[in-house]
Amino acid sequence: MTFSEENYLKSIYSLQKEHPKGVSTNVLSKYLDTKPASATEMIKKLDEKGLVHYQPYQGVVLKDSGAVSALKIIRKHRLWETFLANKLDFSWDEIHDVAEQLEHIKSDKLIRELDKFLGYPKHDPHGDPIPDEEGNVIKMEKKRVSQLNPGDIGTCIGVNDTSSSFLQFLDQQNIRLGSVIHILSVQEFDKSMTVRIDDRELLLSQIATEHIYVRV
Amino acid sequence: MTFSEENYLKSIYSLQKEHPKGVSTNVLSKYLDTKPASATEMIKKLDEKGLVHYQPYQGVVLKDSGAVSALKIIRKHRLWETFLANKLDFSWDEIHDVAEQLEHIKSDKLIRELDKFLGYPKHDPHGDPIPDEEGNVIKMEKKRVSQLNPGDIGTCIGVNDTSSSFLQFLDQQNIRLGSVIHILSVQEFDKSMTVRIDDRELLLSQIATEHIYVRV
DNA sequence: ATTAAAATTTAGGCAAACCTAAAAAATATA
DNA sequence: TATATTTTTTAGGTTTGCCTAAATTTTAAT
Repeated sequence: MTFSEENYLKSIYSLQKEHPKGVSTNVLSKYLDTKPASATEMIKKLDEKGLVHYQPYQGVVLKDSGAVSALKIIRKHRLWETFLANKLDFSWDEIHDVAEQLEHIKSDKLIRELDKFLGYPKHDPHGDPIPDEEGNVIKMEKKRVSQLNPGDIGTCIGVNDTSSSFLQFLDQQNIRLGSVIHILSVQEFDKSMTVRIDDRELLLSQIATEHIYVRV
Repeated sequence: MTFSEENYLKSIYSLQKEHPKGVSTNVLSKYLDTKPASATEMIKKLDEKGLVHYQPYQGVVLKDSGAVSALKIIRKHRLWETFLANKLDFSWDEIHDVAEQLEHIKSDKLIRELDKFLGYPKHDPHGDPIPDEEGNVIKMEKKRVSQLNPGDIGTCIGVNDTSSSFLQFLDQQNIRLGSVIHILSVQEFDKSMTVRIDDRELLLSQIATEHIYVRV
């Protein structure tokens, strides 16, 4: 499988959550920063290989084999992110781009050994679950900070927005995986929240509270 | 720089030791398992980019800028090999192919951090020196086992043949980096040698003794 | 010094993955 | 419902890196 095929499968997998009845050429090409015509071409190829189901003008849906392939790539991506963050001194916002390259390395043994070396982690540094070798994903009950009420306590398990500006903000504020967040109050007019993290009080905008996931 | 360009530069660098006045199209294409026509094409491109000096029918020589590029790739390759052998459970004969892929990952920070994580190693698992960030290589005085005489003692610092069959042989015989080799005797008729390694006596063929490097 | 053999280059093609522009289909609007 | 807009597909190009076959140059052998 080529790099490009892998990227398309992975993207379709991610976009399916938002587009369950079919990922359109437009959405897919925008996500991958290519043109619709290129997406059509690749989708046809993946369909011929039996990895996706494609009907002209109706978007694309992963078949089981395609989902398994996508999950293998996602597994690799998340294991590498874990390596970069836990073993090397990479910050949250730096790991994605490098993992994007590393996920395409072809070696089953490498991934098994990396998994072992990292201590069989269940989640990557963003809190997303790491699929096992068969492609099974453990779903976690997670809430956005914005869904909590004053008095509630949550443990940070991930984020929704992987833009480097947001991840840098989290780094600056010392908000990381495992950070315990106490909700102190909510502003009625703009839904911003005052929270306590590590004995520091800070104000989070509504946008921020919607992008931080916690286990309650 | 593309994967292919990187592979050509690295190959030219390696082959220059044996072909100091120019690496021929034939030698290069054989080494890379492509056809001479393909090599000519790539050499021309590298020449246009100012990385090599090429004169039709006269072979190719690296320019300084090309050598620096090649050494950067070799540095990455050897650091990854060290990672695979020292941190993950890869054996000598398994590391090359995976490192061949990993060496093309583009991230300066990754290589700096990896180097730090590995404790700034000076040599890779085959005993080859790891170039520093500027491309400087520490040369070691090394001899082939075949150049030693009965009574001599050498410490294994590397090998010449990276075929997996040979590396597997070394693994089976428990010959590894740092192994101390005592030369006991040499057979006149076939140049095979009886040696002692870790209190075990064994016979090495001439081919084997020519492919094992030692520091004396 | 010729001629034969080997190495190298040139010329013309192919597949992958992208592109633009035009045609066709689906959706939205009047 | 008819038309306008948007989305999607098709058709035809481009670049990279590979190929084969033919032409050229170099090297080796008579």
